[in-house]
Amino acid sequence: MNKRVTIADVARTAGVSMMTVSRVVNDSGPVSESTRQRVLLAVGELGYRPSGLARGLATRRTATIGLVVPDVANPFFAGVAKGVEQIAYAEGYNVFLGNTGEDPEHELTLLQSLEEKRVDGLILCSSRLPEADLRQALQWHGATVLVNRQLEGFGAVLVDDQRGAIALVEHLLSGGRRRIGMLAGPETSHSCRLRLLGYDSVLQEAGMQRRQGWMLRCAPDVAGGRQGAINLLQAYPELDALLCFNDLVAVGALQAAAELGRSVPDDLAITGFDDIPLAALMTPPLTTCSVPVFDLGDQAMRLLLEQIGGCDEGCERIVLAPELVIRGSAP
Amino acid sequence: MNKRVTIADVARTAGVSMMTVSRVVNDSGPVSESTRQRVLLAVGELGYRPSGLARGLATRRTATIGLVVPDVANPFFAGVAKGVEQIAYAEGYNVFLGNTGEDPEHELTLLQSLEEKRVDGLILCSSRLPEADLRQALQWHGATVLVNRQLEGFGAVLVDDQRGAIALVEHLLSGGRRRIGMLAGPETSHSCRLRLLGYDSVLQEAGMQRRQGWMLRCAPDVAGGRQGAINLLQAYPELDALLCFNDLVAVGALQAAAELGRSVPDDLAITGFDDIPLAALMTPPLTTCSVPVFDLGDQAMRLLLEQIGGCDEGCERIVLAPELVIRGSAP
DNA sequence: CTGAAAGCGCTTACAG
DNA sequence: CTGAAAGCGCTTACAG
Repeated sequence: MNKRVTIADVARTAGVSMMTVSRVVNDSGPVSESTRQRVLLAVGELGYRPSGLARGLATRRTATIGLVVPDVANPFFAGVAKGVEQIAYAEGYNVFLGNTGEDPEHELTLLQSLEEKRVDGLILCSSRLPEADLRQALQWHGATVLVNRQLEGFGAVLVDDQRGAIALVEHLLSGGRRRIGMLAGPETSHSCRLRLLGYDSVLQEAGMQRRQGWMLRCAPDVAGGRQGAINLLQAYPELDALLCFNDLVAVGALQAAAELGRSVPDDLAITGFDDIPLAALMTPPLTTCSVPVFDLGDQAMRLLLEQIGGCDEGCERIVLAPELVIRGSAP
Repeated sequence: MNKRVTIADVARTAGVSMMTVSRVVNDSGPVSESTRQRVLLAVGELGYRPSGLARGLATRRTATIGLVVPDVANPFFAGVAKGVEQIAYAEGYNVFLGNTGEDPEHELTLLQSLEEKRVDGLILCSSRLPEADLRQALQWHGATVLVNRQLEGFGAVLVDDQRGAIALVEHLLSGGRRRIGMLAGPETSHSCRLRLLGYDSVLQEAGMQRRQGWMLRCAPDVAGGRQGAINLLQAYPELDALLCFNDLVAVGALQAAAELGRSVPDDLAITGFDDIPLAALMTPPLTTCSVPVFDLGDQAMRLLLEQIGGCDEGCERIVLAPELVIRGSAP
């Protein structure tokens, strides 16, 4: 590989100063048309490509943001990533993707490495960090938008998880279900806490005791859901409905139900959360709560851009309302 | 936001030179234990975090790679991304994710911006660029690994697409299907070209003419597959099997079949490609070709690391064999 | 409209 | 074991 061509090379062959080259490349400051042409010619000839590193060092802006998610293989986060990337691209930003694999330590390390890369902003989805750790990690960063998690002082794009869970449970009750179990997600999940709250509140309001063992946690993916459902249903065969943490878990529960010979929805109702594309395609299709994933990413990126731009409104909280979607798994 | 602490600040408070701070931070070169402790203390006290920009400028290595895919929302690419990210993380690299949305221009711009960011390496998945453009874009970059596409002189991790398609079509023939249509992907897809080749070769060998209209292209996602299948099946109701470009398209075809009142597999067999998690969960479950997506990403990243490390073997081609997975949609 | 100087925050040789 | 100087490739004030 040849030596890289630098701004000095361009300046030399165009017979101008580096300053002038910089001016035409960035379109900053006035340059006479003839000079501009000469510089542009040299740029093309040499195949000059400015170094983002050097530029970033000088300007303190890198045109780079970080996006951290627990699991890209979950269509929910893939959707968010797609939304973020699209706006980022349109605005000239590159995005670092970090996948924590649900591991808080991994998350922490990622946050630190992104800060060392001097990202202009950070979008952190469904952080699994305890509040103290989260706060500390975020203080390294400048502009930050949280998704699916709130923390005082930080901009966030949220889904009203509690309301979603309430709608789901009320729907199950109105369908005559009385023994509703819950396959919850990780304890570290903020969304999960809120959904549990919703679940409990409806049961309490209906004057129904929540039986101790009816709530079980599992890994928030299909395999976790399947295993969780098997355990829960074997221990409590009397359950007539399963409120699942998300659609992936619900899909696993659907599998488990089939394996255990429980018929859905007659014998057992199952609900998910998120309404990932997969949800509508199951047999039976999943009753769930629809969350506009693409918008989540889109809005998060816009909010972040406002913050980066120095706008104070960048710290607002945007709450998207989830929408009950009734399908065959819990009609 | 306070002024950032720099290596000079650390040096000052520790009472040593910047050089010494650099030595302990990077664990390069000898430093006396007592000095090391003093520096470490200052680092902790000030919360010093070295600038990757400055370091990158000086060392010409950024510990950063680029990953470019057509669509992260496709579980296939999400799986690849997960594989890449995992190895990258373990090796101390951050990864830029670029989503082209199947748009070649977007892809080109992305490739250029990644080069400006001075990534140490690039993993390009299923490039939709014509060979000439691709070559030119890649010459900007150093280490490069292609996934799902080959180009002389470049390392690649591939799936034997042709063989996969052959296995699928032979399976359909052995199941008694004689009028096999194909829902192909974008013309820009290298994989698609190879799968088409496989499809044609089997038909030819079986002495069957491939009817002109039986091949139709569609967007490589669920919506595209649904629409494509509707168009194809309405024009050629005599088709008794549909070889789909990938699982997403096959899922769309499954929907279309239901809408058109065609029963799968009795009246119409449908096959996919990739074996994304979704495939096994459909009703009927999808017959498809299994591609180890996570391994694709994993291997690509390992190959890239070899190249970055200067190993000449980094240019080898790894070909993964797809595996026929027979399920209900084409038993 | 154009340029010379200093600086962004590190590391690479070179000395000692 | 430790440090002073120069350089990585840009841009930001300041002059002219």
